[in-house]
Amino acid sequence: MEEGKICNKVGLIESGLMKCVFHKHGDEIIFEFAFENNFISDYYSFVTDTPSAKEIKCIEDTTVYVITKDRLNKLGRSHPFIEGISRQMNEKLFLRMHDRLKSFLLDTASERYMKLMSERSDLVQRIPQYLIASYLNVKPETISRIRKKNTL
Amino acid sequence: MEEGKICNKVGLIESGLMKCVFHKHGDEIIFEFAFENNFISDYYSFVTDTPSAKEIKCIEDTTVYVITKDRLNKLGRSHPFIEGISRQMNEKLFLRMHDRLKSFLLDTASERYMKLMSERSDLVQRIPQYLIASYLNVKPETISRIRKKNTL
DNA sequence: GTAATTCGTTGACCTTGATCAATAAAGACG
DNA sequence: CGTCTTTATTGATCAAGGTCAACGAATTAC
Repeated sequence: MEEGKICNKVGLIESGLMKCVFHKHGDEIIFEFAFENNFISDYYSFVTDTPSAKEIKCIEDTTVYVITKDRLNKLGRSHPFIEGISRQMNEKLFLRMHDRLKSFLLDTASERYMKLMSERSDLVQRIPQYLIASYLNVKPETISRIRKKNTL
Repeated sequence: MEEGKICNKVGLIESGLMKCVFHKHGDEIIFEFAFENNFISDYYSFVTDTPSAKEIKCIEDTTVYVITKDRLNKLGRSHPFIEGISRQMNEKLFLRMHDRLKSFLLDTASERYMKLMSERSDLVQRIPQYLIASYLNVKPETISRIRKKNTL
């Protein structure tokens, strides 16, 4: 998935690890990670039919099953339960965005890192620190310093 | 709506202006504003059935129509179109959270203020500056300085 | 009309995290 | 094994925005 195109697909990751990023002055800012059994898409662009501000790339070798919006809509007509899934999906995404926003509103860099450590240790294990830094919207040096402080 | 209680209602504002806030060390951090024809709720608590981390208060004298979750569910059974509204609502809230998060990930305080000025001038007109500051997660002094720089 | 609040502005100084540069580990690969 | 490349750590310095305090303007209360 490239920046600037309207995202008209959703992927389901069978194996591997992907990232979805914004660009800011040429740096990547991580919007989200996704791995096995996660959906991956620029759902914002998908829903609004506007050009994507994000790019989606692999971090590890990855196998993804992709379905287009068209195909999904057709499926929806013959299998009405898909509407329900879609509602749940919207809800889940809302909750996720909300949590992340809340963390930016209320927590310091250090608190965000600590929470990520305890709540998503799977991610922190698997993903290099400089990507974690980007996800928390801080520089890798800052993560390094936070770690130092909290192991003294 | 008080912090700590599970939010099991949604309000529709007929007239007036409300705010929904987090608390951080005794200060209010504005999560959102809502006015005429807007829904107001701690939808996060509503959906997850967990105690609210927010408080909802009036900024102006306000008239609100309130419906409980129970009542809404019952209505949903007799009027299936409500399921559709609920999906749209989730979607809209996702998009809103996304935009706000994106702004925190990519923009400076000054850029966030400028965007708010151009995109939500209705709010900026109507709401005292110190509340706008809180919504943008900066101090009132900072808004004051941003304004100064941009009128010189 | 004057006092008392409340909100916005300004200045001096401080803190958090960014930037830049150097170095150290840790993997990848011949 | 040693070399090359990528990631992590550390130090020195800088900038954005926060904090604290003073002052003004505007609104409300009496």
